[in-house]
Amino acid sequence: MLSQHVIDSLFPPGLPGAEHWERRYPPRDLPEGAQVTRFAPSPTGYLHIGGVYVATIDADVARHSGGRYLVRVEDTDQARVTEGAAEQFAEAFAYFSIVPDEDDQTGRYGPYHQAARAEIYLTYVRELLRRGQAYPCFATRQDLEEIAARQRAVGALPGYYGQWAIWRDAPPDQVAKRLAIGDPYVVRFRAPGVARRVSFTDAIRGELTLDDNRNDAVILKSSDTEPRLPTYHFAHVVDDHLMRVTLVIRGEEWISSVPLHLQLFDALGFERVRYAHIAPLMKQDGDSRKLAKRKLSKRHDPEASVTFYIGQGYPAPAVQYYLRGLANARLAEMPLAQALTEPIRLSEMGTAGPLVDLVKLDDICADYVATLPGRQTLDEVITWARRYDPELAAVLDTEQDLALRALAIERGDTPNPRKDLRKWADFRAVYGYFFAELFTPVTNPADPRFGGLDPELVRAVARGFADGYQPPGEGTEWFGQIRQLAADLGFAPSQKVYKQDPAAYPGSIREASQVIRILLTGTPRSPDLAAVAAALGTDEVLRRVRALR
RNA sequence: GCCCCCAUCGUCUAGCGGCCUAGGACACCGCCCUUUCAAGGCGGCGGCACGGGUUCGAAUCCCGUUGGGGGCACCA
Repeated sequence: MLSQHVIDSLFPPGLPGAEHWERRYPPRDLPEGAQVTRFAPSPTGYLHIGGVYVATIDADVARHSGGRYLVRVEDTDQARVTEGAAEQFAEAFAYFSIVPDEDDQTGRYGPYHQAARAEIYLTYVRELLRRGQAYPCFATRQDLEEIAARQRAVGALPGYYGQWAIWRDAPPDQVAKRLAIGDPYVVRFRAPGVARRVSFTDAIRGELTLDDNRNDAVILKSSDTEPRLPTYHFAHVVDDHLMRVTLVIRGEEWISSVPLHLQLFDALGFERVRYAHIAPLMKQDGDSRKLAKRKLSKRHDPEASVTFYIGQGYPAPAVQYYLRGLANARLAEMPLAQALTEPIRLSEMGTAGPLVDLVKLDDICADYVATLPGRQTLDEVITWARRYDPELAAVLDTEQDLALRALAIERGDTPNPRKDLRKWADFRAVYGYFFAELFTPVTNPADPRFGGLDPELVRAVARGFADGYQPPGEGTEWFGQIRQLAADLGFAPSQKVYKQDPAAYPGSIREASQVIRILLTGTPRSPDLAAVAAALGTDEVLRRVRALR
């Protein structure tokens, strides 16, 4: 074994011992059953919606158990750290109501960035080295590749273990010599390798049994890197112990690392944490003939990133509701307000990865927005537009009354409110035509939006409508003028009549009124035309109808 | 190559040995309502991956097959 002197010379002289950190981060004073959870994202400048999903569960479990939920940024891979990632996190956490209960300013268990905890890890690496439970390894990348190649050739299991672990039992004087020269080295954990199989209880999946870890995993990265940081495995164990985390909720890709983590907890003399491994959010791939699920990927799926949801202005409560319903089907059956406050139960979580269904999300969003008062909807749209559609924001700022009137149509006191707004980015397409500044008149009678109706007929409808125009008012039946006009031009008075003898008519009242709708709104979908005309005013109505050439 | 996880309508799922002729939601289709667009109402389409067991009885338990996902990094 390496001498104490050699080991200690590898570390800063004033490096504290383990007792120091234990005192600095005392066990938390929390009620019985309280869970301390943590969300641990990498600051790669890309927060995955799956991260929001996991964090939502973390936050919920902690809050409902009277515990704490914290976020620890896993920036031990300095090469992947991206500028602006912290801002993205902050924005997403605020947007989706998953702001951590403690951070660098308010928490006693920080720092909450691993790069700032380098000294802590060093203490525990030295600890393991002193006890012979870890050792320096000088194997280069090339050495490792050669080992792997030979393992493949012989059919041996890949990894750094047993006879393949060339530095595991190297003579101390040889190690000391390499150290003295200043050769770069990593520190590896000496896998105990007694049990063949290990079991543990996962809070979601129940008892899981797998092969015990036999690899001498790297716990401290190369001595030629600065700052000198640990790998995920080691940081996880040290941090979650010192932060007094009780329940680690993470993606299922970590299941196979649990044996290693358990060994590390034991080697360091730490109490083990409980684990809950979550199935990842999936994406449907391929066409309808050959369906396949795959993990939502940042490269191919825009909806994998939180910036997509925020940028499109998906209402946060609706997204939260959807995510919570994915976690616990029980919550998807409840009304939104209730589902947001009822607890997520780990034991009820599915173990297969759910597909993210944006169509379903749209439906939830439409239902949600329909319940909002017009004033609130407008405020949300304006807030969103200030950042993502400044032109719209400017218009809405000066035309608030008109916007409110537009939003009130068929939405106010109705038992069945219009469900045409799903996300704030929809506003321009769905309500933009109410604002003259945002509306482009339709001038071409052969425009495809008229559905292929004879251009001459389109002209006739427009001209007839404009010439005899009666603004909506008390006691007048506004739509009557369209009906009359349609009849004069030979349109069938109803769909039924039209269907009985399609050849006899150019179309029904439906096609005729659709011409007016397109002229007034530019879209085939709009609320009741009389209400639209009332909001627009006579001058604007005539301007739009007469724009047709 | 080795190990692990998973498997009910297209999708999310209910189901945890008899309440299942498998229930709901989204999507899709049809009808109704409607002088126009939506919304809404009603109805339809559609599933236990396959093969063996266990049992009086299996979507539910066991084994195998197939399929999908993940791990075996100085990435997390």
